[in-house]
Amino acid sequence: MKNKKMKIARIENDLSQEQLAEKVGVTRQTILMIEAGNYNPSLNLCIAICKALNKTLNDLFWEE
Amino acid sequence: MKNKKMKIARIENDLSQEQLAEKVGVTRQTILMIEAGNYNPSLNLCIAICKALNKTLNDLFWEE
DNA sequence: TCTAAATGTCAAATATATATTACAATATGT
DNA sequence: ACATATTGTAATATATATTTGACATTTAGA
Repeated sequence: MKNKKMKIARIENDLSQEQLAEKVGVTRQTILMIEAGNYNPSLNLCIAICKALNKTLNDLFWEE
Repeated sequence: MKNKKMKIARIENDLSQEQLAEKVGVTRQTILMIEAGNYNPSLNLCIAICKALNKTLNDLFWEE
């Protein structure tokens, strides 16, 4: 399933996928696929994304 | 750094590394290395571990 | 002390996350 | 309508998570 929370948080921070990718140290495709879903990122990457977007793991990656 | 929170949660749930591994669908070594640290598990695995231990991502994998 | 369960360490093989590159599609402003 | 930024799609290559198996060490109970 798509990760809408992450996309929203990214837009809240006024970042394009490419800008977020650069900030986090990965490629744009990696960010793209995480937002698109059907992807299984590593914990370290999730944490880096959270910090770049001023969120926590639960905010962006925890369901229910 | 070691993941002490996960080890404690596992013991609280009266599970050996092997039992947790089986419950989560991975090998004992994977659990062992996550607890030992210097490891970068996938998000899906982290979520599965959290659910098996009745915790959230922030509980077990978020620092600060 | 003895035994078994649980934990730890190591090397090699396999599966999969991530990078790379290029191009298509959609949005946004002029 | 045009130009540009942004997002999406796809194929292949590389890095690394996870498996497998075998053995060493520690722990706890009888």
